[in-house]
Amino acid sequence: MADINVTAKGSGVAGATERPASGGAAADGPRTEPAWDIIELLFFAYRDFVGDPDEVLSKLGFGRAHHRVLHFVNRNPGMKVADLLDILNITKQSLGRVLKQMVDQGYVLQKEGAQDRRQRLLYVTPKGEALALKLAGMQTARITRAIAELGPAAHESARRFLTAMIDADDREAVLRLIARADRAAQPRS
Amino acid sequence: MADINVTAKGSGVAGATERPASGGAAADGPRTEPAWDIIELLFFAYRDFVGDPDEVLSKLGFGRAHHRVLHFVNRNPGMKVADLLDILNITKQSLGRVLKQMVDQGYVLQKEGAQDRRQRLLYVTPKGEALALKLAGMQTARITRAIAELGPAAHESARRFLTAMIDADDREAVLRLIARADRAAQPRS
DNA sequence: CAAAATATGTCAACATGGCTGACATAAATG
DNA sequence: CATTTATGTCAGCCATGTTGACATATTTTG
Repeated sequence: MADINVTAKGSGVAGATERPASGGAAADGPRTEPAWDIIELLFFAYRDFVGDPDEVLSKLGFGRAHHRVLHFVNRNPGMKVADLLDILNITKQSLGRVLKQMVDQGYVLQKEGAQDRRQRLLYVTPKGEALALKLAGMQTARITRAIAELGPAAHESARRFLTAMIDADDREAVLRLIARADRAAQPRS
Repeated sequence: MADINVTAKGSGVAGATERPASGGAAADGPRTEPAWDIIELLFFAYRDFVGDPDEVLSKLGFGRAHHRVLHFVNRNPGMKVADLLDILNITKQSLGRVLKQMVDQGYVLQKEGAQDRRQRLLYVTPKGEALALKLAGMQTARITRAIAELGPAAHESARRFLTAMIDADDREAVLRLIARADRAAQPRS
């Protein structure tokens, strides 16, 4: 995707690759030297990570927003609209637009809650599940390839790194979400 | 950021957490079982990773697009507009809008190329550098905190994982970009 | 040199997916 | 019964992506 080939006029002076923390006092500015490598790698890795699904989705007239909805509904069948809003962190109006399209086109369906009939519990249809799995498959292929290159320990270390990058407050909830979804989803065959 | 607390009606049946690769034949569908954990952790980690800068930027009337421009110009002073377009992978019209604002507001400046006078080489102003470093500082704080939790080896393993997640074609170019920028940028004090 | 290619900018129109504010409805809850 | 809750919806705004067409200056090439 695109040739990256910058011709910046580097002051060829080189040398100071190791610049271990500035000598400044304690204030609110940046304390340590920026972790440019991780910052940029994360940018490019994420760009490619979502790039594969994006292509497929755009052929269906969908965008990344649809992907997120489909993903989480597939992973958490029967979830409430409010739950989805919390996860995606968008307004109900934004969600509504996207959700309506996916319902209309038969990827997602809504069932009235049994206990609380105000709720519209969300489920993917078989068609929706197929798409969700296709997209997840593309991302998994990338992940699997990466881990294969690095050795099996890479999975665990990636998992831990990514977890540690999440806001401490949310971390627990995210892990619970993942664990619960693992249990709940796909009562297959 | 938001309470995540899904009340999906999991078929409490649990058990099959280890579902090692589907038994299907060889087709074009998803081969291995989706790596749900990494997929979702990456989603949440990236969300928080860009969240801190987003807050600061929005107070300045800027968005994520401005951040990307500022970041790469700061890291690659003197880069050509075309280079930036290649990295960001957007159209010149999209870039133009954002770039114009940053130039007008004194974060970025453009100089005519010395050899090729058609080029408008991009530089951050001191004001631009300050903002770039502030944003990078926030992201670095998160990264540093994460790595501190995991031990020093985490930096290298994160770097390798993220690199492996990048499209193989681009990987070399990205690494070169990072390495060159490390050399070129900030001829400080 | 004249013609073509290149680097950049710009105008206009459009799509997506965020946002706010206001309001509607149905159901649960005190 | 009054209130709160869960959800939906209308209307409009903003940011940031897109395409297509075209302009301008400069370099490169036949």
